Amino acid sequence: MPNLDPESLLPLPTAVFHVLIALAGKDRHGYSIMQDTSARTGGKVELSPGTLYSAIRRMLEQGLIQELSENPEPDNTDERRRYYRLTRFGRRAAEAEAARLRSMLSQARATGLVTGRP
Amino acid sequence: MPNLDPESLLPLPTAVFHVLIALAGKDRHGYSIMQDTSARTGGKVELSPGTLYSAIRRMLEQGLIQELSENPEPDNTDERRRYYRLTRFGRRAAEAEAARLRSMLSQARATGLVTGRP
DNA sequence: GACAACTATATCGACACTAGATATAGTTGG
DNA sequence: CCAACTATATCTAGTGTCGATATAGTTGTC
Repeated sequence: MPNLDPESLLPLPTAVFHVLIALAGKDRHGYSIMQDTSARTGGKVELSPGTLYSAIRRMLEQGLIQELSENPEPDNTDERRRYYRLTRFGRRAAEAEAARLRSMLSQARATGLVTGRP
Repeated sequence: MPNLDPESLLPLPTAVFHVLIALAGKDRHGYSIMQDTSARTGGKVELSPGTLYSAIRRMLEQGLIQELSENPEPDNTDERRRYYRLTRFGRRAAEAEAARLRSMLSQARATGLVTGRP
């Protein structure tokens, strides 16, 4: 029952975009999303539990991600883990957000506010 | 008395980045910032008064912008207008935010979350 | 095998950001 | 004259983020 228009969710909260990036390559559980985000950003972005789990709850409600009913890593037996997967709608929302970010950068360059490549 | 480290202000709120873009080319008063933002984004971003004026207040406190003591457009006599100018610190903060946005886009591309150019 | 550190999820309160409504008042155009 | 527009400002409600706290299972090490 996801929202049909990704545009209506823009701008995506920073934490939400980081979760989408973390889930793009593979299905992950919450703690793995935290670790991946920290590693990917060289420690610059550390999602706190409050930020992460409230973002996950909202993203499930909005249909950006779904919770898996089965453990995709059967060799790991930690029953506490809850795995999440990106939905097609989540991917569309990420594309829309990326377009918005590109547009912001393009405008910042056009006015001479910032230098550098596209 | 501005904060010395622009990094500590990141991520900049969306409204703040739009105000910085609007002030990059020329000094403007609040209402002009609203109009410029609306025109630049093709009507996609409409800063509401609540958003704009609370952003301006914060940006003054943080030293991202300063209020001009003189009217830079002497041919216009509207005494209600209050003009603002980008500070060097504001420009540095914009550069830092732009770098952050580029990094987010780069990561989104690297994972295959989104397609398209840098 | 005791203990610390780490893994993992979850909730709470405080604070920050945004939108929309409301207020006030000067300016412009028909 | 009146409406629409210009211009700034405040308030409330809803959302997003952080840090603290809680709970509990797992791993490593001495």
